[in-house]
Amino acid sequence: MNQKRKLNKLNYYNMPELPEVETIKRELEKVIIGKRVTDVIINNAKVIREPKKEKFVADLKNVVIKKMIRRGKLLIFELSSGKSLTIHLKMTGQLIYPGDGRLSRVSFELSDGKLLDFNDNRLFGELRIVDDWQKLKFIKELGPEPFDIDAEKFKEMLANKKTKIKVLIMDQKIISGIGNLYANEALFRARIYPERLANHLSDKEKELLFKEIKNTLSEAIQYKGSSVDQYVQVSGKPGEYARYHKVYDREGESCFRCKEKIKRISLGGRGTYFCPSCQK
DNA sequence: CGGGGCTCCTGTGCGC
DNA sequence: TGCGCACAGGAGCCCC
Repeated sequence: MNQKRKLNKLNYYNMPELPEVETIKRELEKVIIGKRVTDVIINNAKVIREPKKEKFVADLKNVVIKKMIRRGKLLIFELSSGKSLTIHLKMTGQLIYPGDGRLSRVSFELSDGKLLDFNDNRLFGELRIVDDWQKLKFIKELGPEPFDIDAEKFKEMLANKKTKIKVLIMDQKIISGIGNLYANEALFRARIYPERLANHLSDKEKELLFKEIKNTLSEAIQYKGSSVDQYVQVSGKPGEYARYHKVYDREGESCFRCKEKIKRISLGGRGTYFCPSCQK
């Protein structure tokens, strides 16, 4: 059943997490920094969270994109006006350059005459223009990036948490950038069962998990992300990392380590994949 | 503090 | 063949 579903899939599925957003940032900054926004075409204003669409357009017209920054899964475009455009891709957001505007919710026309398309078929994405992105609630509450802390700090963060470990590492307020896919993969690699309570992990397990989170994320960045759902690179090409997934979306298939069948449970409403034999 | 459930939304894959 | 419906899921929010 799962096999069949995969075979029938014609498009690429999955939500952008840290590696996907980082890939988009690296590619996009090579081609849009220093360019001016000449026009903004809004095909669906739902994705514009602030300010109102007329002001959104006015705030962007004729400003230059100075710098791109990523914080967790959030992309930030610093503008010559001093304001910033922030984009959260959520589930199905895509940034395509050069775009053709056909599927876009919002297209930005740049001074080179080309379009930067924001596509998002589920309309969960969020575009904002803010005076100071550092004052955004999402940013202020965001936990540190896995690459910005050491194992000691990670252990400390888990110490008093009675939350299930998978739910905890997906909590952006605790640690930023990890979503469902990489949480599943990192736990498999660390051989930790996703429902274990964070404060019950041994120091060794915490250290291993921290290491595997960073390994998984950096490998995924190397391969330009995972295209299981709608994530694609800026060029429209899928990322290459999905072929290295060990558990995600592999329910009923054999574990690469022990041949046991991969199981799927639901944790916090999210599909959770693990090997019942290797993950304790 | 922790957990569960709902909301936003639409393509999809299923059952009938 | 086609209709209708459940499902997926990041993050915010509400309630127990």
